[in-house]
Amino acid sequence: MADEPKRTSPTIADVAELAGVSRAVASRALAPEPRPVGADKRQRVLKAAADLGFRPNLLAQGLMSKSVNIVAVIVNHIHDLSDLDLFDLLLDRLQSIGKQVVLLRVGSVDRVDQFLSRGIAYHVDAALVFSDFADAATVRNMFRTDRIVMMNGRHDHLSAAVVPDEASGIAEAVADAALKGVHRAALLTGRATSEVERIRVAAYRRSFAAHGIAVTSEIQGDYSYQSGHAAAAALIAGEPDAVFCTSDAMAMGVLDARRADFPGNRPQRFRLYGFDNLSMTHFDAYPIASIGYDKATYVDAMVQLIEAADTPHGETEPVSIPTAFFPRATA
Amino acid sequence: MADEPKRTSPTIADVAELAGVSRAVASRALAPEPRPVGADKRQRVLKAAADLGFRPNLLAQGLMSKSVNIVAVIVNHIHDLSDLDLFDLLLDRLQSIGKQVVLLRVGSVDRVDQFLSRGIAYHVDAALVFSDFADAATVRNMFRTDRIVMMNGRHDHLSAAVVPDEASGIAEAVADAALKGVHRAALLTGRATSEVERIRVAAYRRSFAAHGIAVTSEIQGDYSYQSGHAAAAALIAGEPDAVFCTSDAMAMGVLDARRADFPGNRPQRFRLYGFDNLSMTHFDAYPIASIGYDKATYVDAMVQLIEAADTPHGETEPVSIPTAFFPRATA
DNA sequence: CTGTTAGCGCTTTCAC
DNA sequence: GTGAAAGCGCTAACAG
Repeated sequence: MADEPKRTSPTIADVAELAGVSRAVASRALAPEPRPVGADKRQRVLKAAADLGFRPNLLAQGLMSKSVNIVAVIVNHIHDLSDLDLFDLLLDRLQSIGKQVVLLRVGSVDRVDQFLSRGIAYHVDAALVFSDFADAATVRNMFRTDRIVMMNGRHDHLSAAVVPDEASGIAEAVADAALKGVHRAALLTGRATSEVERIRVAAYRRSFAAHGIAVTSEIQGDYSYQSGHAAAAALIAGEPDAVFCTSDAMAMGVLDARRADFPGNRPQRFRLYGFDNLSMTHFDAYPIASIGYDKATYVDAMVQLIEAADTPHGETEPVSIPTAFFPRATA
Repeated sequence: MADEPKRTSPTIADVAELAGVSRAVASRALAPEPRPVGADKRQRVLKAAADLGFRPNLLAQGLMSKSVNIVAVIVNHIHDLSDLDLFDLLLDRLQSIGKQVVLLRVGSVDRVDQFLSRGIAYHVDAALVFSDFADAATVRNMFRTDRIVMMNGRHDHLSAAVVPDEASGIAEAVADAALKGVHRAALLTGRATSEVERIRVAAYRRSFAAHGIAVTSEIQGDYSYQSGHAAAAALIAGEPDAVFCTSDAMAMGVLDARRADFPGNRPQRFRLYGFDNLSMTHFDAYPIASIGYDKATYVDAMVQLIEAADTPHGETEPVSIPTAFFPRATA
């Protein structure tokens, strides 16, 4: 692997010259889809390109086609445990369809515009929005593309969206609890600012009501282990038969704070239900019954929406991903 | 937030026309650094740009400047627990210096070239290499830029590099063990293919030798919880006084597999030392003594290298990040 | 099928 | 300080 001095890369003009054809022919021969070129010249061009180590300049290409091969993935942050299971998979899938990924960490809408103006992210082919910082209309104005896929629950009729059908999994979990004789439940929630969380909490309340389960207390955390740990005492103060948490990380915190109540990981004073179905619930220390969906299904839905040809406005129905209850020792 | 039909964006020519100046003047007025423009015209241009909602086309800009505001971050994958603590911070820092990040998930060198050719990643200003898929020379050939920062240990004299000085933290940990009377140790390692891991393991061996600690067994895992869990029995077969793992996740697996040996999280049959200083070692269930470095220091070093003006070849000394031992209950 | 010409949107000489 | 013109590397249009 010799380290040659990095000269300016050969252009298509160099290739054309070496092959003894015009730039247009070279361009056509090098195009991904077949274009009318004489077989002999095509070979000469291909060889010349290979010999020169020609790399098309995608900035120039993009200038014409108005499309770079990039999708933006917009997140609040990537430090939740549940993110690990998701983004690695997403990255893999996007790359496998030939897209490169610009990861944008966007907490608030302030300055985002200015930030985007300074980068090619503005020119992405599509944007996947996980961050709850903005609604679909705002996001559309931030990018040149209209191909927006919303995962934050703030979609509208113009934007594609993928939304886990959390209600079904939550119903299953609560039904499991009811079946086991749970009459009183405490609920630990996440940030109220998130639309997804709002819907999630509403689903719990509905399911509790459906089974005649009384809510002894509802406390707000922030999805983190620490917030679960801190809320544990208050949660069980009302002596619930079960504690439901809207994230596994919070459930882990609750479990640790009340380990004495789970001798041998069997619930004694109350049952514990998490959410996310983290891979860590397979760790011996945290056998937390959880609710989750198949990550591959979730990711595939997004990828499919990105690949889909532009759909006429109006026919964008949110794609729903089924969730299920995963029983484990704490339940 | 009205959803106007997305027309073709205004160009600098539109701005110039509206301001009643030439394109050249408009360009200069809009440049980030001050350029010679009459104060009055500058104001007119700025106003026109604002009125039109002008966004410079960064593809065109990049075509000229041969530089887009992007850095590539190349990883093997992002599903190790230790990745969470790192990449969120890295993303934040890079964005705060105005860079956008394209995240490349690259396991092997096969097809990478072809993949890069189809994306503007080839044109990045800098590349941060965490993945151990390639050495510095190979990476330099993959991108147009020479500004490569290697974190995978496979750097050479031409590439910048940031390397944790793991030996010092490892020495501290082993010294701690020796002080506590450890004479026999088992070692659980990661993939042998990684240069970083090779050096890490060598450091453990040296420290063991320095303290006269015998190695009862050395087993290879893959950094994962599962591999630690699986290796636990074999690790303690030789009745070591301590088990050292080159990742906290593996140590967590060992701990879970042998929880009976840690009543109340106090080591009984053997002490347990991890590596990475994961934030999860603050969870009650996994109070694992660990070795780690300050992530902010680590990330800042990379960012600084990216921002630094091109340094003449030859004076690229790897930046060393100090590591330290973090005692916890399992030790 | 092939070559010529004309741009994509921007910056940059280089005269004035 | 300002504008005309050239050109970054590529592809599309249009004659041949």
